[in-house]
Amino acid sequence: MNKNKEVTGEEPSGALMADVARLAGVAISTVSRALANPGRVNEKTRAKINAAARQLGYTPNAMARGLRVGKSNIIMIILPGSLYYGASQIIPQVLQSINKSLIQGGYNLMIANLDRDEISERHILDLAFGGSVRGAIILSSKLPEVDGRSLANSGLPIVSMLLDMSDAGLQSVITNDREAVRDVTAELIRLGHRRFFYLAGPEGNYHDVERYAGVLEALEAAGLSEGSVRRSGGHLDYQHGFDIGVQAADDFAELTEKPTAVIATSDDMAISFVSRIQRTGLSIPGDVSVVSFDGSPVCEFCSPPLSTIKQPVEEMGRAAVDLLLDAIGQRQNTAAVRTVIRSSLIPRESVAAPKSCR
Amino acid sequence: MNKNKEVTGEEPSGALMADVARLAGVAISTVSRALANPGRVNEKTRAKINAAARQLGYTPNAMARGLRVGKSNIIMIILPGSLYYGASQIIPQVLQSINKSLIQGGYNLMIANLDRDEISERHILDLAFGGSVRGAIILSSKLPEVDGRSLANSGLPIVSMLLDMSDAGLQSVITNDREAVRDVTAELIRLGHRRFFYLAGPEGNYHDVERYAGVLEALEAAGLSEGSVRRSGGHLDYQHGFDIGVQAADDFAELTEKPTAVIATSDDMAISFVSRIQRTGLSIPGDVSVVSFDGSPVCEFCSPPLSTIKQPVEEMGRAAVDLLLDAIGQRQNTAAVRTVIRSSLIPRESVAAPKSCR
DNA sequence: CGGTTTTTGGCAAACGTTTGCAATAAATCG
DNA sequence: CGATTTATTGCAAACGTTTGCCAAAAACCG
Repeated sequence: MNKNKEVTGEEPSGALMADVARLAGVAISTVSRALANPGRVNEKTRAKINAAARQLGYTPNAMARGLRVGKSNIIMIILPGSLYYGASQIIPQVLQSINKSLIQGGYNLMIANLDRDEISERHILDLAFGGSVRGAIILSSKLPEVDGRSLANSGLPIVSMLLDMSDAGLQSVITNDREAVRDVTAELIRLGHRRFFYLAGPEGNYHDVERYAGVLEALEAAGLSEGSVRRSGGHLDYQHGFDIGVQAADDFAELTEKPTAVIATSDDMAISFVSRIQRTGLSIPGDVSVVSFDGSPVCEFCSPPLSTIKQPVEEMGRAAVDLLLDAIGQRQNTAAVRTVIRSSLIPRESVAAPKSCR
Repeated sequence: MNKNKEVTGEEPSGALMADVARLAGVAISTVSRALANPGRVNEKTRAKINAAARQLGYTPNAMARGLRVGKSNIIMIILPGSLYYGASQIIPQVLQSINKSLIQGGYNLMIANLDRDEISERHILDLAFGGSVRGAIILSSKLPEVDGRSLANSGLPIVSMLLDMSDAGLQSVITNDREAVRDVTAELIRLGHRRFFYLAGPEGNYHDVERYAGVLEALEAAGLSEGSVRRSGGHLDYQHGFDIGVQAADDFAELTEKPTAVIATSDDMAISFVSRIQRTGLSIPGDVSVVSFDGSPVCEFCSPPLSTIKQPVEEMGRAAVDLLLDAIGQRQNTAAVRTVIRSSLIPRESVAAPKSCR
């Protein structure tokens, strides 16, 4: 220890590598090697050192290490905004899955932002350029960029999740939104539905584009015109799913020729939509079938239980971390590519054949 | 830059303080002072330095700074386990609120764990003793502790949230669970309810103890016996709220003399309970009134909309961060104390007077 | 204008690791 | 048994900041 500590004994801050070295009667560098490098030091001295370290309760200083080796073991996650939606747990689930994988790999997860205002952007870039983080997982289509600095040229390995950003040169782990919606729409058509109501996410959003495209593909395949589907919403973010559903119910009420099937692009929308629509005396699935996206557990306990397309968040998280860790490990960056993990429909009582077919 | 960079120009890693100093024609130390210390350097040189820094896109290296000053700007949050429950968003909301406050204070949030197994414990302690973090917010009653090291004597400022740990010497930010439940129970009694059904969290859990005590207090105050309430559950964690509710519905079905009011200790429990109970032909609130805890937004869209006690997560998060930052700022640790923030009931259609009173 | 205070800026030593290089000891070989 | 290799350890220089201390310059004062 350094002089003053001897005097006062004040600092409760842990033992240093130097202390371990002294106790074990070896040089500081030997301790370093013993603790990290396997095989580089004699087994007997290693044992001595380990004993000393344990005795002192030694914990290596992460910042000193990070500074020396020029890299941290922190991965940051860049969120599209809020952490939570109405009832859907997509983002928390992603976080959980990512964090689990990261910890196994010896990394730590840091939340970079919970907003996309300028102060957050700056914050993210400080993290990236300040050497604090080793890589990033991004859940947003907008790469942080403010006065000259952009995450794109930070040199950090970045993996995109949920959104396909392979165009921007990012490894992307996504689910087959379009296909999943196409299939479910096809199934609705098979049941006899001909008029659809689509609850949209924010206009232009990747998910919305993909999912709506899925609907259209199914219609086309069945020889139905694009006019068979009415869109509602499009101006609010997914975070406001409940509001979208409520608004959509109003829109729905005004339609003269009611659609018989509703495709909601998030469970939140479906939940509030159903709630409102039931209040007007319509029954699900008697009058209207409803299917939505996300696979929130709560859907099972709605009345009626809601059919929903479950996003494979768990697997996506794992895959994203794997890709990121690969990128960190290797020097060369592999060509940007999409990893697609399949969503799966959880069929429940909210969908049935339309009345006309029964 | 150092020699090799000149040659290859390879490293995309950012400019150093030395580079800024050179460009501005001053010493490194002046740059440091200009960027951090206000007033310690002439306004003109400061301007020059700022210009140089901006031009180079300079971002200070956080680890070097942290090493030198002996402290990081990272706060870790220790979770009780999973990040998400069924439909309740308590933990994500807490996270969001905390992170927001932290960022405003110039700190970063790191998720320390998503589990409480040994590897996670060790991980948490490594963070604490490795100088990586500056403080901790804990959402669990169990302080991490493994082979000799304990978070308790890490010297880190720690604030507990949701759980009262003032006994253990921790500043605690909590809500008035007991009082809130007492009040709502009293209100149910006032409406005429005399037989209650209580859906419990894990036996011995702080929240469960408090909330159940609240029920009993209200009963006693009304001169009702402890036998007026039946407990269900008690062996599962809040994370399995849906399962608890389902199980409770089974229990309920077997009761000969049905309670007329149900007090669930989480929204998840209430949601699945209601779903199942309705399936047996009972109506809410006709046959049974239901009130729960958490204030999940989704409750508004259940059928019927659920009365729920809203936890003031937002305020609690702010308060916790304030306390933590205070503790970091000051040298002396203030006496452990509880900060109580009031929950508030959101009354909805799931509670009414019992049939006998109408 | 000489002397005293106040600003301002530079030097160099930390902070706690890792790691290239060199030195020593031990082992192997011809 | 001397020479060469190999295993083990130590020395000291990094990593990029901050900051105590000192010197130079500027400002102020009588």
